[in-house]
Parts: sequence; structure tokens; C-alpha cells
Amino acid sequence: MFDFNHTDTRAVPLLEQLSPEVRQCLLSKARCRSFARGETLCLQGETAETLKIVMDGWVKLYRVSENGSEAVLATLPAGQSFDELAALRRGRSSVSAEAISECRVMFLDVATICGCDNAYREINEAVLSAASDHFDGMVHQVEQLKISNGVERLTDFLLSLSGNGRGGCDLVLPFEKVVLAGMLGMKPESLSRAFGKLKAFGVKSHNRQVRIEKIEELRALSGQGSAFC
Amino acid sequence: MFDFNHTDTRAVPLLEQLSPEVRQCLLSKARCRSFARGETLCLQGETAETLKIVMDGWVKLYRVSENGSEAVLATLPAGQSFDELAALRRGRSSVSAEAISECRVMFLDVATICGCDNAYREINEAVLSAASDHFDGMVHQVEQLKISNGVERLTDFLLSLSGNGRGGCDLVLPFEKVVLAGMLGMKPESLSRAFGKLKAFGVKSHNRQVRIEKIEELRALSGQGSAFC
DNA sequence: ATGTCGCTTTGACGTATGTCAAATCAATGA
DNA sequence: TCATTGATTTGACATACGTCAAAGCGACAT
Repeated sequence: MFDFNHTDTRAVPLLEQLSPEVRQCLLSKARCRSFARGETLCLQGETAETLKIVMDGWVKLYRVSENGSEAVLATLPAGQSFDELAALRRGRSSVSAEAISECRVMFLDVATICGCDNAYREINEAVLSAASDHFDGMVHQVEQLKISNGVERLTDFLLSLSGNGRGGCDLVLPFEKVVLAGMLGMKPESLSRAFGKLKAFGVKSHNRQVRIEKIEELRALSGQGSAFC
Repeated sequence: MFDFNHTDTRAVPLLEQLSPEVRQCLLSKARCRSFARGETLCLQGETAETLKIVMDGWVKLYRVSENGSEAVLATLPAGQSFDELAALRRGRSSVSAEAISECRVMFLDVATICGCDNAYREINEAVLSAASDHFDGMVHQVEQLKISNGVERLTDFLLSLSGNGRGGCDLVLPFEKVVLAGMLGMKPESLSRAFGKLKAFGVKSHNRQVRIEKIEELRALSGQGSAFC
């Protein structure tokens, strides 16, 4: 049983949408576990018994193809949930999950309906909402992979990390470049060269440290998409 | 009002899952419209008022990026539905849809709950099921785009069209090669050259006609992925 | 029949990305 | 501290793919 009194549900979109009753009902049956970097949380093809929520650290969703190659599908920070649809329907999950840092993960049984009024409706709507977001995320990735090249995808990723500010910006990549390369659909060597090309646009990187001189310059790159000459 | 007596719901997965009562309740309020090739059904960003079902012909789901490029996300045959999640939540749809052949499309209001018992539950579960399938489809595409090259993606597409048989196989592409190129994430010229490379593996194509000499040979290509020398 | 328009193919060439190898650097444990 | 392991970077080269141009082909309307 998970001590939900110490959990800040405000940082978890999926739990925020529930009424306090239903939320506590779910949380009272929650399990929580810590994982070391590199540990596997679950594997594609397994029946999803629970919905998972990243409470701390980062989790990577990925798939392994027949020939053994790995495709990173998403990197989830604390607060993000996954396997919602599969867990609600007790279906097979189509993705595997692995800890890419020390992390803590909560396992929620959403398929066993609790006794609260409106539990079914509330959980359904929260899951629908999360599924909708994840679907849009996948759509966005397919769009990027079919239209943009590696430098453009890296640019968009950096912009998503650097907020709405202007001028200079220092940031630390939330995970290793090997993982980022997988996420962007390229090899580490190619990512390294993509960073190299961005030097001309005021981006310096040393390991996981990244400095952007002018965010506006990067935004222009992303928007126009044709300034790479 | 749509004449549902003339509609074979057995061919529509989403409708099959509903009880006759709820199905007829939904269908009694359905609208149906025909579209000419090239006509737009709906645009990304619009609030989805209805769930759509392709009754006849083919529909293309796509997104247009900021710089004007188009990415094809899916090509839907008769029986397939789309915009389910957005319609149920009356949210904004993240994709645009266009007829890629003469086609007939049904528009279903799934957000306005009908009076039947279990209507909410049934519709929810049908939508969840469809959403789950679509999510898996997008996951599969991201995986393919990140791992495989154009020839491999074309191979998998051809195999998906050619069933479980053995030996030779004749088939007709269900839509134009321009659309197929977009779906596979490449330019028409590259698709043409991908077909060219498959000639060495017993695949001949002339316009939309395709002949596969040995399906087994293609399957080996897809499975191993390393026989392209 | 004939012309037009759009789809398809092909060639030539440039860019993007993968592969292999090696060197450097950072983190970790003995 | 030292050694080991893995991450990162760089170079050299091969393959994959896009771009531009031109030609061929098909569907369709006049």
C-alpha cells in the first residue's frame, strides 16, 4: 500500500482530474517501487495489470523490433503516466519501459472498479484524456520523422526544453545523448554531428550541458526550416 | 438521417462492438455524405463534432506542418473509423482528412449520450478499443521510421496487402503511388527507386499493378533486414 | 481523336545519415 | 589513486534519400 499522504498529486495530470474520493480510493491500492538506471519496468506484449505513473526520475518507453534494434518512443519525466489504455482494458501493452535514471514508479489498478460513485466515469475520462495526449504525441513524432531531418528534430527538442523566454539560455539535458539520439531516431554519431551544425546558430554543447545564445535564432530555424544553407 | 438498414455493420469494427439497441440509437442520428477524390473531410485544429466512419472508398489522414509540407499519417479503407477520441471528448482533432478516392463517410455524434441503458459504457469501450488500435498503429509507424529504411517499409506494406499465402501473388495498390510515398515517409522518386530495388527480389510493378513472385522471399527480407547487399 | 494535366519513372547530383574505427572524456568501483 | 567501463566525439567512407530536370505514360475532357 502506498502512502498517498506524501504524494503531491498536483504534479500528476492524470490524478488531478479525479475527485478526491476516487483518487484516494485508487491510491489506497497503489503499489510503488524504486528502480535503478537500466532496470526494466515492463515488456511489450505483456498483459498490462496496472497503469504506471513516474513519481521521480525518468522512464523510457521503447520497442524492440524483430532484428533486435531498439526504437525509443518517449521519455517520461515525473508526473507522466503510461500504459493507461492497456491497463484499463487489461490488454497487451505495445511498449516496453525502462528506467533511464534512478526512479520511483507507482502502479495503479484502474481496471478493478472501486466502490466510489462515478468511479468508472471519472477514471474513464482521465484515461481518455491521457490517451488523447499520448496519441497526439505519437502523431507529432510521425509528422516530424516524415518531414524533418535530424537537425530540425534536435532543434525542436531543444526549444521544448528552453521555455518561452528570449535571449540566452542554459540547460542540462535530462538524460544521456545516447537516449536522446534514440528518441530523435538517429545514431549517437549523427546526433553529435547535428549538435555540430547547430554551433553555427549559437548552440554549444558539452556532454549534457547545453548553452543557447539566442533562442529566437533557433525558433527561426524551426519555423522556416529552410535556413540550413 | 441515415438509412442504417442498408448498412452492413459487420464490416465496421467500431459498430460491431455495440449492442443492437445502442447501435441503432447512434445510427438513427447519423449523417452520411459522399466525397469526390481530393475533397477535404475535416481539418486539424477543428473541434471534432462527430466520429467518422469510412463506408466506401479510401480516406487519407494527414498533417500539414508550419512550412507547408504534408505528412500522411494513415490511409483508411471502408470500415475504419477515425476522430473517435476527439469526438467523444469534443476536443480538437489533431489530424486532417481527405478523400483519396470517391468515397462515402458516415458522421456519428457519440458525445451526445443516447437514452439506451449502458450507452455510455458501450460507446466508451468501443472508442477505447479503436483508440487503442490507432495508438498501436502510430507506435508501429514511429518504430518503422526510426529503425527501417524506405525499402523495408515498402516491403512491410506490400506484405500487409498480400495476406498469408505462399508463392506468387498479384495485387493492385489501393491508392496512388504519390499517396503511398507520403504514407511511407518518402518522395515519389524514392518510392519508385525502392520498387526498383525490390525487382531483385521478385517484385514487379507497373503503375498500381504489383506482382510478387515469391511472398516467402519478401518475408525473409522483412524479417532479417540485413539481406540487402 | 487530340490535347491537357497529373502520375510515374529515370538520370544526375547534392545532402543526410549509417557504419566502422579510434581517440577522448566522465563516472564508477577496486 | 588507478583501472575499467561506458558515453561522447571525430574522421573516413558507404548507403539512403532529396532535389531538380526531363521524358514517358494514362486518364479524362473537349
